[in-house]
Amino acid sequence: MAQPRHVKITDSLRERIARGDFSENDGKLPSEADLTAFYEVSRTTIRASLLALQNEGLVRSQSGVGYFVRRRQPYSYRPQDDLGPRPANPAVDHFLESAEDRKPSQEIAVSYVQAPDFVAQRLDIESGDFVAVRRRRRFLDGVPYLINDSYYPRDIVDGTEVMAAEDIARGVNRVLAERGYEQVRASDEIHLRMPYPDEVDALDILPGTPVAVHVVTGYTALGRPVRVARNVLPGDRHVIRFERAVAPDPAARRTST
Amino acid sequence: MAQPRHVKITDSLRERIARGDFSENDGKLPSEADLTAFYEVSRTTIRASLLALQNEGLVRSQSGVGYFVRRRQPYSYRPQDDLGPRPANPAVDHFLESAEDRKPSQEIAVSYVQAPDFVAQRLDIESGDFVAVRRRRRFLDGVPYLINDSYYPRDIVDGTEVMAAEDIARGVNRVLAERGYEQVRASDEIHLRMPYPDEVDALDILPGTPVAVHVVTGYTALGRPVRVARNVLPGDRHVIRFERAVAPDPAARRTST
DNA sequence: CAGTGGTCTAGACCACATC
DNA sequence: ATGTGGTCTAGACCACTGT
Repeated sequence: MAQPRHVKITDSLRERIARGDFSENDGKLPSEADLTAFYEVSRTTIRASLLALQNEGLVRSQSGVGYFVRRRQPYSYRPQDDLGPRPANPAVDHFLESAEDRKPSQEIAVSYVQAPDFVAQRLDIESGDFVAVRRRRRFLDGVPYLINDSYYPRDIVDGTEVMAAEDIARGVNRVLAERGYEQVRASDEIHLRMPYPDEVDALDILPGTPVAVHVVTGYTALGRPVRVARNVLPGDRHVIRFERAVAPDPAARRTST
Repeated sequence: MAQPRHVKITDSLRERIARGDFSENDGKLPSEADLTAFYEVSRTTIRASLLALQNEGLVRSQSGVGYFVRRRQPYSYRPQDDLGPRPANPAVDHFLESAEDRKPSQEIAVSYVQAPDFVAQRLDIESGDFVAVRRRRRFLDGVPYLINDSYYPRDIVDGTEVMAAEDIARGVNRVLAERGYEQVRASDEIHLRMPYPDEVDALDILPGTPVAVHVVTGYTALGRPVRVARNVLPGDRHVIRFERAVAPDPAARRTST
C-alpha cells in the first residue's frame, strides 16, 4: 500500500467536497460513525482525515453537531484606503463605508507603550522609547474582521485628540496633516503565517485559517516616518487589493506603434 | 480541568519554543518518548500536541529523526517588479537579480488552454476562449520559491517569441510593449489560504504553511487587459512589499504648515 | 541494531446539541 | 435519551535514520 489509509480517505473526502457531494444540509458531512462504516477503518483513522481537512481550511467541526464544508466570502481590503481623501460621510472611514450591507463597529484602546522592535526600526527611534498606540478591533455584523494597531511618535500626537479612545471623524492621518505631518508616501509589507493563540481568540479564527500581517509605514514629504500601522487580517475574510500605475518605459516606447 | 491536557501541553511547548529552550542541536525537540515521560501522558496525547504545533507552522517533523523548531528567512517579493524598466543585466529579471547570493533557476512550459474563469473575467473574454499561458516554477538554490502562470490573449502573442519555452531576456512585458500593448496600469489581488495538495508537491510546502495567491491584471493605456498573472507564494519564503505615493489631500493642505 | 516518528486498532468516558 | 464530536489510554506494527 503506497499511501496510508488516512491519506487516501483525506483525498477521497477532499474530492467529494470539491464535487459538491455534501452541498445539502448546510454542507454537512456524514458523521464520524458513518464514515468509519463507509471506509471500514477505525474512528481514529477517520478523525485523522477530518483533522487534516480542518487544517487545510476546507472543513469546520462543531462539537455535538457535525462537520461542515467551509465557504468563504471575503471582504475587499485596500491598503490604499488608509491615506488620501476621506469619503463623503466623515463619520465613517473607508473601512466602514465599503462594508456594504454589513453593520460595522469597533473597539478602541489608546495608550503609551515602549516601542516594540518592529516599530522602533520603522519610526527610526530607540527600542525603549515611548510611542503612542491606538489599538482597534473592527467588526462587521459582530464578526471581528481585523486588528489594527497604529503607532505614532510621542511628540507629534501629544496634546491632540489622537489619544482619545474614540473614533476620530476626520481620521488620525488628517489630524497629523493639520499639524504639519502629512503623509505623502507609504511602504507596505505583508507577512503570512498561522495565527497565534491570542489572535485566534481576538478574531474568532477557525483551524486552517492563515493570517496576513500588514505593516504600513507612512512618511512625510521630508521623509520622516510618522506612523507605523500593524494590521492582522484573517485569510478567510479578506482579499487584499491594490492598484498600480506604471511609469512608462522609454526603451519600449521607441519601437512601439 | 478547564483545559484538556493536550492543549496545556501545546501551550507549554509553544512557550518553551518561544523562550529558546530548544535552540541547541538545530532546534531539536525531545523525542515523543521523552515528552510522554515528562508530561506523564500517553503517546497519543503528546502526538496531538506536536501535530498542533506543526499545523501552526512552529515545528517540523522528520521521520526517524525528530521534531525541529522552524525558522523563516523570507525573500522580498515585490509586485511592482513585474512591470517597469528591466535591470541592467537583461539576462535576468528582477526576481533573479534580487536573489542576492542564492542561485536562481526556473522551469518553463508554454501552451494554449481554454481560459479558466478567473482569467476570462479579467481579460474580458468568454470562458471557453483559448489563451496563451506561460507556466513557470522558480527556484533559489534549488528550493522552489514560486509558481507563476501568465495568461495572454491569443491574438496579441501569436507569432511572437512569447510562446517559446525559454526565458525571454527582454521580458514578455517588453515584447508586448513593442507590439503596441504596453501595460501602464495593473491591479493586484492577494488571497490567503492553505495550499492544495498539488501546490504542496510543487513547492515543497511543510504543514502549517499558508500560501498567498497573487493575481495581477495588466492594462494598456486604452484600458485593455492584456495579461493575467497568477502567482502562488509559500508564506514561509516571502514578504510581500510595495510602495505607495499618495495624492495630496487639498482639504488637509489648507490648514497645514 | 536501536531509536525515532508514522500508522492503526479497540475501547472507554466526557461534553455538548438536539429532540 | 440519543447522537454528535472531543479526549485519552495501552498497545501493536511499520518505515526510516543513524550508528
